[in-house]
Amino acid sequence: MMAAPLERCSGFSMLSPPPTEPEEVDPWERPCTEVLSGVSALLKERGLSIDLEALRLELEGSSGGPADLSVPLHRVARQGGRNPAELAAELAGVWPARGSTLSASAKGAYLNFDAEPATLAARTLELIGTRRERYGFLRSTNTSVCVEHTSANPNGPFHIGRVRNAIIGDTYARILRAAGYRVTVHYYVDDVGRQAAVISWIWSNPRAQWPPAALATLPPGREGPEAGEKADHYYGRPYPVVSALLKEDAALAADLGEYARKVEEGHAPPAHRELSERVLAGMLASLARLGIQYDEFVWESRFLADGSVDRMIARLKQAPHAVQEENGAWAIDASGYGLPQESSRLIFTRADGTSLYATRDLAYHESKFASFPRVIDVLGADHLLHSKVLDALLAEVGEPRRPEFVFYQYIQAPGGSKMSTRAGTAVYLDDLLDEAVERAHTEVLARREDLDDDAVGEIAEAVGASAVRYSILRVAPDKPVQFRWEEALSFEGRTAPFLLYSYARATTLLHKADRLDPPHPFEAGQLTAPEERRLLRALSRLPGVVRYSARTGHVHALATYAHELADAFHSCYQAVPVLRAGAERESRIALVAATRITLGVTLDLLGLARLERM
RNA sequence: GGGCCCGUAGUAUAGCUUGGAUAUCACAGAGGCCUCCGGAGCCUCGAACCCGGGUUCGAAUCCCGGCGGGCCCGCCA
Repeated sequence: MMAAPLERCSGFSMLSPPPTEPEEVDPWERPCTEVLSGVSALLKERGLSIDLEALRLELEGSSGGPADLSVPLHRVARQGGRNPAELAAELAGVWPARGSTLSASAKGAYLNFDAEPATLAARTLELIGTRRERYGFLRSTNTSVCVEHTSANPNGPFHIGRVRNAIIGDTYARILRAAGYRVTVHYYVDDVGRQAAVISWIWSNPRAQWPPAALATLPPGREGPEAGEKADHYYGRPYPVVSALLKEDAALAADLGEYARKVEEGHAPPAHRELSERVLAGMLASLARLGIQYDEFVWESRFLADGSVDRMIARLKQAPHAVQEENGAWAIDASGYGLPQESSRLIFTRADGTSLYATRDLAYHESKFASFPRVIDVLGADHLLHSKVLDALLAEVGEPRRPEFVFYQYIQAPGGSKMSTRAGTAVYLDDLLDEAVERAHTEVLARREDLDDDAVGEIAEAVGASAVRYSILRVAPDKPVQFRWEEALSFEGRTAPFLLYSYARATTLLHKADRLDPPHPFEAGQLTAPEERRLLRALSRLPGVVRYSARTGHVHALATYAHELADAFHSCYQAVPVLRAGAERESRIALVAATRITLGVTLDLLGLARLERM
């Protein structure tokens, strides 16, 4: 259900690289161009034609196979009445050796191409040496994109079900930047409407008037948060109980409705915004531990204050399918938009004339389109219908553009049930982080007796936070997952600490060689061990993975890649001596230095820590 | 009831958008590696595409129908 973002990122541009930025960004760019033009020419000579775009995608995706690049010939051969295997053999036989950096071979119906080991090594290490911290970054697209993510209501602390949004969104923003976009990250702060009013409404009432059940959520005899207690936790305490009571108690609900109406009309007491900000600050502090930050906080009330919601309502009333209900509410008859029957009437003003979430969100999106050609929203699966409603409303007001959506499924509580504060099944981000950092602390102490407390604490924080982030990132967003403590807190295998360890290992090795800063002299022909070749191939793939990840929104592809890279490094490290090597020493140091850069960039893109030691 | 998403070894996961070679990786299990630059590591082995149809030379991948799980169907957000 991932809506494929439009394909506007820079592809290989194999046939005509953009003249503005001629520099090479991907070691596979030229080999792919060579195969693409060479194979299509050979086929043409034989009266056969191949879909170049399909072949391009085939080549980009073929890096995981047994050959560096491979072209399946089943279809072309059949269409030309040829035997695929014979055709493959024939083409491999005539593949121009002169000037080609690739050797061709036939395996069944596949025409395979392999880079000479020395060529691959030279190309990859030289490119990494040139690009340095920009390796993995693609050419600029000169396109601005707005990524909205998290946007959780400021009504209590994050549980890990909600934080999947922030982690995916933040990572996608990083990847899009690497893919050449100018990215602005928005957090839409919902300070209008009934849900948003609950917290400030209850806290604005004297405690003596609180419903007993709400009062019971507070620690007795305390007037405010204790030292060390975060505002989101303290002020969020009554929220679940109060929101439940509102569903049962009509008088309470009416009271809140009146309060919410004042908020919408701009007459909110100062405490309303103040409380929202305090709770939000608590939430953001937790996200900051995960390395998540925002360029802009867009408060929903802004669109009421500046009149854009009113203007939007006026436009909607003029829309082709606008209708007024008997009680005065206005709606769009959206029967033609393919929405489920029940929701085909989209209310955009209540009977009392106040706006709804969808209406305000529409105004927000129009403001985004005024500044950004591309708009991306990261949304939970529960917002799928809302995204369709938004699309329909945009169409109704004549807006031709649409946001792109990245959806993710919720994380379920350990038992498999829904993560719910009220049911007590929620796992809080802060608790998870604290637990992870504590575990990391123990691990560091067990390994490093030489470090002082500050260093140990710093490393533990980085390891713990990275572990949490990666445990969520590594799974495809559209998979529903069940939270498991053992997995989130695991430090070996497919985890962040494994990645951080690789980076630290490479770093200390280079320190010992006194060669931390590349480029290093190397002779590509010396890097021929199978493990070295595997590592080189892994290194060479980063730009392609960034491109794929940016194009599809599959941020977990980068997480998978990171593990493959680290894995290749560990194998190589184990198999091939570096410092003790003879003639190959400098070349191997260059390989390790390139690995350190590539791993470092990958860790940055995933929002994981780079540790020099751990 | 209707719509959407997910279903891959004991557990967890990649591959699905673009059909193609022996289906990825980890944990757990069995066995091995400290003469070696960091053992949070490395090497070896066993084990999987929910079921049934269809399209195709070829289906984990596309289509249809089941089954199981999740989400949604509000003048909430």
